[in-house]
Amino acid sequence: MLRISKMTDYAVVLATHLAATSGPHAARDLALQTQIPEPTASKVLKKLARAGVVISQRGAKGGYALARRPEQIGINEVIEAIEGPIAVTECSDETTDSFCEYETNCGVRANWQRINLAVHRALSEISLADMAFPGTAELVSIALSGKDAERMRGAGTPNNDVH
Amino acid sequence: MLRISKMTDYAVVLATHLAATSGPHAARDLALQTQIPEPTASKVLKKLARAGVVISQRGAKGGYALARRPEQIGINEVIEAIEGPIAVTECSDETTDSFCEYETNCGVRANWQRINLAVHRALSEISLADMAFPGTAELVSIALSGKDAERMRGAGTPNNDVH
DNA sequence: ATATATCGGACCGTTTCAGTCCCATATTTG
DNA sequence: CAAATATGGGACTGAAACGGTCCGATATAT
Repeated sequence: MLRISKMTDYAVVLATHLAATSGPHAARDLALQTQIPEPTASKVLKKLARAGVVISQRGAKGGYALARRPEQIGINEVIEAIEGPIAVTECSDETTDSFCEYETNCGVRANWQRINLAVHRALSEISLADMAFPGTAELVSIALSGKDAERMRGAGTPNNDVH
Repeated sequence: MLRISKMTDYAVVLATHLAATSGPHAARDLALQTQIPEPTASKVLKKLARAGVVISQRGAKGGYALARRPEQIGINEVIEAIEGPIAVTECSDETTDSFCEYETNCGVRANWQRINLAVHRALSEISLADMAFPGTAELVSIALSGKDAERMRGAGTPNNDVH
């Protein structure tokens, strides 16, 4: 079930990259830095912009930047920006209330909702700051709120212990 | 992302129905009772059997029954029986370690794993008994644990968790 | 005015999904 | 033994979604 589409993976990578570097970036730069094909990266960034995860600046010297601070953006926002609202079974689609005469089926449906809630919560508890700087989220993200983000990226995260 | 396929939905409905009724059921009966097209239901049941969620009896008077008691089967088993092991990004595929030169990408990957763990745990904490009898899981499932379900599970062995 | 860069959607090849069908195999029954 | 029943394992197909590309329109800085 938990099949992460490529597009969603790209979105997370791009958003994480934005969180790690700060400042406006053109789609082309981001594509190069993340090794994602340029048109595809552009498409993903558009969706992120429309969902309010990033803000965009058109025209010369334009580009993308995070809409909020990294620690205030949950991964669920990034994921839902690409895949749309978390969809369950099509029984939860209100338009077709066709064959819910069997109470077992609708008991099932109620539990699907519970499952989704749990998943949604798990995702929203992981911020872009966690993704960009695992382990030292607060410290680093505060540190790079200024201009020296690029040196930060070049030096790498000092102590990223993945578990 | 959390896109539940129709097949998986069927699997949950069928498994829940088995949990609610007990005893062996032919695929055709289950299909009728759950309003699922018969060939499709059969296909789903086969997968559930191969995954060890249900046990099957071939030949005349054959059919399907749960492999274990409803409260001992997690929803994650049913889901994974249909959709295969929980897949993340294809970066976790070991065969192609292509472009993980950028540490941000692999930081992302490590976090995907964390997300999946959370989801997996949330799913495994919901049993088929919860699905079949929400609120009164223990009582009811104990009440129907006897009967002809034992016959299918193997007449002589009193407490087999075979799969 | 011109260069830059996003916005919006069209387009297309490939893959996956949902569903059906067939034959082999196993088991019960007469 | 033979016939009837019911699952096992795939093959097959039409429809939909996915991944990726491209183009014209629009907005902005120089």
